[in-house]
Amino acid sequence: MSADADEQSFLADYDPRAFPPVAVTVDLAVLTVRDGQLCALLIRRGAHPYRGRWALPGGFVGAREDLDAAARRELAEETGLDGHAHLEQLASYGAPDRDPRMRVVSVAYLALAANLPRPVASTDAADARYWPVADLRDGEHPALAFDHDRILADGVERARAKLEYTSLATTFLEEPFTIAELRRVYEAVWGVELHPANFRRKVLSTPGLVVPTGEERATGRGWAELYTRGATTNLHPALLRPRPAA
Amino acid sequence: MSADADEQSFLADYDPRAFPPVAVTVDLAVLTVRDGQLCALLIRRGAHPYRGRWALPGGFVGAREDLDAAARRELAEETGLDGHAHLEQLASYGAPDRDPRMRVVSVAYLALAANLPRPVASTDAADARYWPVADLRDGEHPALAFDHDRILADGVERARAKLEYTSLATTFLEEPFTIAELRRVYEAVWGVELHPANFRRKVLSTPGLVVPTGEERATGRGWAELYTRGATTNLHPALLRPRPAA
DNA sequence: GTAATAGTGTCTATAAGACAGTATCCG
DNA sequence: CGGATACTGTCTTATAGACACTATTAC
Repeated sequence: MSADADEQSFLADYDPRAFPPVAVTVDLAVLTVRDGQLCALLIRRGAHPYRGRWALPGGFVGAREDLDAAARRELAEETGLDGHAHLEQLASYGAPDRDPRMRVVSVAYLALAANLPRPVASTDAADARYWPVADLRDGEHPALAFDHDRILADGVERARAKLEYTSLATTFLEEPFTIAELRRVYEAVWGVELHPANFRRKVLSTPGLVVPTGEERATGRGWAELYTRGATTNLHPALLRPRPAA
Repeated sequence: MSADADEQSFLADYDPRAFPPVAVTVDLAVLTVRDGQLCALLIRRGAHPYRGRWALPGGFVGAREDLDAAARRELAEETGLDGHAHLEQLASYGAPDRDPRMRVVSVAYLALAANLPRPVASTDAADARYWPVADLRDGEHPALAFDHDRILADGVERARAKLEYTSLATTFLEEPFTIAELRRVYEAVWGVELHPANFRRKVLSTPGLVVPTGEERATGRGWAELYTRGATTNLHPALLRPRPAA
C-alpha cells in the first residue's frame, strides 16, 4: 500500500521461485517472392503439440541472448541465409493458453529475403517449405499451429504496409534487377496489378531509390535496363497501394 | 541432430526448472497533451535499482493474464483512467542486462489519452507526474531508468507517425472540440506549426473524420464550431507532417 | 484603434491515374 | 504477321502549400 508496493513486486520477481515460469521464444515470419507469389517459410512440426501441423520457424531465446540476436540466429539456422535479409521485430504474442504446455511469450519477427533456393529441411524440423500466403488465406490448407496464423497475417500486413513508404521491396530481389521485376514484387505482395508506365515513372522519380548500372538484360521480349538498390530507404511521397474503391 | 531437435528444446522448456528464469513485464508510454506540449507520464522510483530516477509506469504480467489485459490493468491503476484511451502494443525490449536484478523481457505499450487532471501519485510509486517530452529530449532532466528513454522515444515516434494516417489525434481531446484544438494537438505532437486554413480544409474534407455538433464555443477571440469524433479511423490520403526540407 | 483567431476563397505546383504510342523481340 | 514487353510522352484530376481576405472579439 505504501509508495514502494511497486518495488515489492519487483523484489518478488527477483526470487526465481517467486514468479510463475514463463518461456520466451522468437517466431519468424519469413517472406519471399517465388514465381510471382508472396510465400512464407513454414516448418512441419514433428512432435506434440500440433504434431504434423505447419508452423512458423522459431525457438527459445538463450539465457543471455538479446531478442534481436535470437531472431538473427534462428533466421540463419532455418534458411541458411548468407546475403543480407531484412529483419525487424513484429510484435509479441502472449495469450496465456497459446501453448498448451506452459506459459510462452513469443516475440515475433518479420524477415524479408530474396528468393531462396533451398528451404533447408535439414536442421530443426520434419519438413520445411515455402507456402504461398494466398493459399493459406483461402483455407485451402489447414490452419497453422499455435497462433501462427495470426502472427503470419500480422507479418504480411506489416510487409504490405511498409512497401508503401520504404524501399523494402528491393530486399525481395537479387541485384541487379529491372524496374519490371521490382513492379512484380509489389504486385505479388499486394496482390494487385500495377500500371507499368506509372510505376516506372514513380520509381525513377524518387531520387536514390534505385541506381542504374548502365547494363541491360534480355527479358522475355526486348531488353530492360538494370538497377541496384540506392541509398534511399524512405519514400516521400509514398507509393500507395490502390485502395479497394473510394 | 534429428528432425525433432526443435521439439527437444521445447520439451526442455516444459520443465519449469530446466530453463533460465525470465520475468515478463509491461511498460507503458502514456502520452497526453497538456498546455500545448506533448507529455509523458513518469513515475519516480522509490527503491533500487535506479532509485530516485524517473521511469515509465509498468509492472509484472500475471500468471494467467494476457499481455493486453496486463497493459490495460496497469493503465487503469496508474492513471485512474475512466474514459476511453487508446492502447496499443509498441514493441518488446529484452536486452539481457536491461535490468540488473534478473532477465526481464518488457512488452511496451503506447497509451494516448486526453488531458488527465491528476497524475495519481498514490498507488504504486513515490511520485508521479507528466513531463514534457521535449524537456526530456534536451537532456535538461536526467535520463530515465532502465532502457525507458529508448522505449519512450519509440513510443513518441509511433504516435507521431500514426497521426499522419489515422484519426488518433482526436483521442488526445475531450469531446466536443474545435478544429483549432485538433490542430494544436498535431502541432504539440509533431513540434511544428501548421497552416490553420490548410489544416481546416484537410480535416473537413476527410469524410467522417469529425462530426459537426451545430454548437459553438467562445474561444479566446470569436466563436468556433464544435465537433465530435467521426467513424473514420484511417486517413486517405494521409495528413503528412512537414518534412525537414526536401 | 491593434492584435489575435475563426473561417472562406483562390492560385499554383506537384503527383497520380489513365492512356496513346514507339521500338523491340518471340513465335 | 500477332502478341507481349520496355519505355516515352501527354492529358486530366486531386491534393497540398501559400496567401489574400472578411468577420468577430479582447484589449
